[in-house]
Amino acid sequence: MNMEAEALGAIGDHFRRARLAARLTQEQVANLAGISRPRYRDVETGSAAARTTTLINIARALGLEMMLVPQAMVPAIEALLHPETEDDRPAYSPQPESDDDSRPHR
Amino acid sequence: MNMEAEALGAIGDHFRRARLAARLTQEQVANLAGISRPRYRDVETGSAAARTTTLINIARALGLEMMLVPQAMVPAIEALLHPETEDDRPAYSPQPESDDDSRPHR
DNA sequence: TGACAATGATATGTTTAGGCATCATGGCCT
DNA sequence: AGGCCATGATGCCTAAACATATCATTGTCA
Repeated sequence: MNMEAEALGAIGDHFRRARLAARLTQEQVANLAGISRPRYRDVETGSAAARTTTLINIARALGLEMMLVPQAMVPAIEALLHPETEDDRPAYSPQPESDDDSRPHR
Repeated sequence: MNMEAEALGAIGDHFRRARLAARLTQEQVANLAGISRPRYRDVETGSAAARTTTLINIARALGLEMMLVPQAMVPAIEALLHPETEDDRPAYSPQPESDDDSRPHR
């Protein structure tokens, strides 16, 4: 349950870097995303888990897009995003995730 | 404000396809993601906007990963994901998004 | 035919994202 | 010094994401 906080913090950091790179204030991004400044601040500091629609709106305000991709494709996409850097986790990147569970699988 | 509903529906469809491909029931995915079945159903049908943490948990339960990527990179990533299919929107894919606004940009 | 599994759907209650208003702090001006 | 701007951080309130329980529908299989 605490690994979720890490994910939120990573996303917040990502947003913050994108915002500063775009030279926007928290208030401007909040307005673009249709939320209040205090709320956007909570998202950026990782102290709140925004709704999916809000996440998408913030991302787009910052020139980003939210995507769902197969875990196996993540490394290839990472390589595409930052060409010659070797290891550079995108923050909210996946844990190995030991996915064992009850699967009757029919 | 209604374009958000489309995005949610697209995400829900994406989840549903991934779930069926993995031969999992709604209840199994819900358990893996740590939410109730009725809630997962709402997400899958696009009638509810899950929180960011929940979105990540569901995605991982289905072998997917949530990523935030520059909008300019989306086409390249799409091409990477489905090699020779030509048009196949990932559902929540971006609107052209006329991003004009007040930017004092100092 | 009945039993079971999966999904759709509804109702009630709790938790939290979200808005709005407000104040404090720190930096940068002229 | 004072004033402005961006950010951090409260408080109270509403809306919506959650849980839990329950019932109906559909399909499959013995």
